[in-house]
Amino acid sequence: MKPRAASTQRRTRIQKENEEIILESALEIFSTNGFRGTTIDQIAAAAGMSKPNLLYYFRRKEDMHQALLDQLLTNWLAPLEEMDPDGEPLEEICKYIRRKLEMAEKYPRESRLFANEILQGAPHIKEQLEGALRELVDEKSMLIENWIEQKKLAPCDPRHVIFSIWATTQHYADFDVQICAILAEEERIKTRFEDAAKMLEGLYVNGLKP
Amino acid sequence: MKPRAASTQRRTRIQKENEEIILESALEIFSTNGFRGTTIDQIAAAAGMSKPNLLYYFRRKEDMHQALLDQLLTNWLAPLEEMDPDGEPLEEICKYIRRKLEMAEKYPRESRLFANEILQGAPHIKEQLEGALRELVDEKSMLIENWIEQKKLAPCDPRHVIFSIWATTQHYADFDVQICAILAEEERIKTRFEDAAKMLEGLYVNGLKP
DNA sequence: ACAAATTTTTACCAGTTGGACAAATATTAG
DNA sequence: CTAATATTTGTCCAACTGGTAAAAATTTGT
Repeated sequence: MKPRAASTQRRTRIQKENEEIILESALEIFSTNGFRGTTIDQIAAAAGMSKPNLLYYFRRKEDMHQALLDQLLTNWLAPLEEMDPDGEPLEEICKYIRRKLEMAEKYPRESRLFANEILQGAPHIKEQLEGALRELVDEKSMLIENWIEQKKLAPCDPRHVIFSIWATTQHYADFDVQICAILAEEERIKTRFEDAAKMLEGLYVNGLKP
Repeated sequence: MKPRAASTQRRTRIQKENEEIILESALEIFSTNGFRGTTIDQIAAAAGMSKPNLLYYFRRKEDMHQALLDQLLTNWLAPLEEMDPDGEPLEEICKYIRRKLEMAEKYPRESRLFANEILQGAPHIKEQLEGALRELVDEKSMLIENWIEQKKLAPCDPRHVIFSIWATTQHYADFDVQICAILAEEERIKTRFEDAAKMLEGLYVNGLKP
């Protein structure tokens, strides 16, 4: 009988194990080669199984891709959601930067998968961007505007501040090759995430101080 | 006789015209679909010629891609090169941000082509990154460090400052879909580059003020 | 242990794609 | 106008790729 990949109920031990292995491998390949750039064979090889066997779990290449993106978006929103209305504004922004930078360091493949999807015009997640993501950004933008009105932050366009934090932090995952090419020296490369955190916190604390 | 695509000498009128048309079309398709995601047929169609005809000018798909990347890198370095050692530090940084933002607005396809290449690990331009780009960044980093020593700028890691400017400005080209999905309202979308410029200049001027 | 269900393998296919080749056509130099 | 050269087209193909079908092997529930 055919398994239904997306359903949570009625999943065998083997099914759970293999789906996990497959998604892990798919993430690895998709994130470095893009959707069209990866072949099912590559994923199957990385997962240590034959192509038809893999297709037994995910009947189409796109199913794996979609599963990864769905999984991703939940984690992607989390750090911004955690921004606390009752916290100290500058502190909250620093925390957000730190969390995002940590994610770039720990989950660079997820970041690159996302970047690839957006670069191609976000065909698979446009609705979520215009839905959940937009609403969250709207909410947090209002929060930031309140902070500005309370003179706890310098006047600034909240949405673009959020964009700039996304850009600077994800850059360390998406453009890692370039960054390492430029830093060149071992020591600098080793400490690049610390160095980035320090620089960015300094920039935003001074830049947004009321 | 076969034409040599890369050579500048001995190029016919038709050759020049068609190579230009082809590269223009190739940029359009490559930048939205990625290298593996685009077919020669697509480029040929966009260029209004048959596939064999296109292959007469660029014998391999990769030749077009490489030609575009080579062309790109020159323009890519220009804005940073223009950073003037004799200018006012904060003003020079603002100017650099403005120039990069203008490029993101005017040449989003080039930016996306570059982003795609880096995301895939920069297989075709790694040497240039480690060569010309690194040297330029080293040079300008020393300049910024001098400015810091002269107390004309707040202490900061120059290389990471440069990275952050790349990230924030290119973000408006590479992640445009996401940005438009979030801004949502016509007016906000229309003014997104101005708004970004204002926000970023504020951030960097305050953030790097000594 | 045994039947039923699940998982894996083997063999296969049709569509796409990068690219080769030679014939046909157009352009240019003399 | 003609020969040489440059350009374009039509035809073809081998490799790759996403995906199918059914048999074989394995696991599981009882």
